[in-house]
Amino acid sequence: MPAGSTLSHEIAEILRGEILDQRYREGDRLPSERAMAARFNASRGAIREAFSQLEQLGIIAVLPGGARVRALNSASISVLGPLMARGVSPDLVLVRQFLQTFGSLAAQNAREALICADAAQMNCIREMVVDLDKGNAGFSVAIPRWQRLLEYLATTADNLVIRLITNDLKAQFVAQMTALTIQPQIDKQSVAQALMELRESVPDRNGDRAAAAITAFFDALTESVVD
Amino acid sequence: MPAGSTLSHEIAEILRGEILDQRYREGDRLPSERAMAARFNASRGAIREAFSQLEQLGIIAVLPGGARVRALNSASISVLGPLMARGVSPDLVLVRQFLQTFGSLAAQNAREALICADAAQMNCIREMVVDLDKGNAGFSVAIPRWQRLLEYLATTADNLVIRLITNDLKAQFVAQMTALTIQPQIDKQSVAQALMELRESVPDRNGDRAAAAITAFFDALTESVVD
DNA sequence: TAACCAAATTGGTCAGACCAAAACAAGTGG
DNA sequence: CCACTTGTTTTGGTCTGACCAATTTGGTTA
Repeated sequence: MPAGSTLSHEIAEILRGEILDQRYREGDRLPSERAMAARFNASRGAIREAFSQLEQLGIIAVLPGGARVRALNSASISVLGPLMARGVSPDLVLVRQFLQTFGSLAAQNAREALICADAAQMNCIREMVVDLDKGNAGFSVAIPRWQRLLEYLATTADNLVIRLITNDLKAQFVAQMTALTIQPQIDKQSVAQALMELRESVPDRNGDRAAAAITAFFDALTESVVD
Repeated sequence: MPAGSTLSHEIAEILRGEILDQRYREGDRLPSERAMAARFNASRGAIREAFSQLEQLGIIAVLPGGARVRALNSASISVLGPLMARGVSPDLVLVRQFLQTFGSLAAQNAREALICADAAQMNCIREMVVDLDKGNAGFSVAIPRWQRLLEYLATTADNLVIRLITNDLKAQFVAQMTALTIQPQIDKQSVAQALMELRESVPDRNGDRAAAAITAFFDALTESVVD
């Protein structure tokens, strides 16, 4: 039985897994709340709360007459984590899509950041980019630096839409990252190339070029992880 | 009282509005479930279901001892719609962020679509792009064509992560679009330029260039809407 | 002032009940 | 044999009232 702080969360977790595993087909009617209550040895209230969570996830629609399974395409981002965790190892296709999407949003953050940053922020960005180049550091050192830079760009751009999306993405992804124990062999040449572009684009406030550099970095990262 | 199919949804809607309106500050404890039940003349069960929805929205954390208001930054995308609808007219800053983000994701779709499309799909894309250029059509005719193209690119790219995100974004945005009654005066020159880039990039399967073209289109669209 | 302890409060769950709407089954008419 | 109507059953939505464990709170003591 999956861990979870409360009964209703545990039940929701189990049912979510079963639905994502296609144990119920799209459009199917779920067993009634009363039947579920009997199955889980719980009260109908607990089941209702679990159903409420699944409804918010967008994977079921609960309406008078019965709860029905919705299409995966109409679900919320929050199903991505469980979806990736279905198999023994994260789905590589999904991981690739994940990284690419994340990269696009990070690139957009960079574009906007270079447009709206004030002098102090520009200085800060420049420093962080220079730092990235230092010491020819390994994967475990470079990644946190990139994370800091991306986070700072996000703060500077201050795009709430992207912020909310990446919140959800991170929440879904980091939980699965531990399953990826591999040490990605990242293409250092591509990264160096992207870094150079980034370094040159910052002083010019060339948002488009910086975005392209970020995209290139994520392309390299994606290729290294998916192998 | 806001419309809503069920009592708990109505209550959740009201409380969501109050929280987004900062009637409760971040970290504050919400009134207890029993107090809420008294206020809304409802049972505790209904309140609990409403709280459960707000928790899934990421705007409150309900834990033993009381429910607390969370930071907006940690919320889910689904708050964007209500957030934009707070004032009499949609927040222009938010609309701009919205369009820019949507554009980034569409651009990423285009990039991936041009990589993985088969011959038939490539043909289809090429046709749609050519169609876009036809007839020098007005805003009301051109937009649906763009939508069809973007949708087809999304289908071709088949990126579930982006699909789920744009689902949420659309669900939040289209509800507010009706409030934007203005007929945007789009910069035809920029659009024509973007269109040309797109037309040229498709035969070469130049994903990066196509993405740039899509981005340029959304830049023009954003500027026209925000005025 | 600080640490500590007991009472009040809070969320989590359960049980049983009622209602209106939807689903279902059976019977009816074509 | 099919289509339609009817009546029964099931289902979700809500309410009441209760119990437990954990937290919060406030007063007391060192």
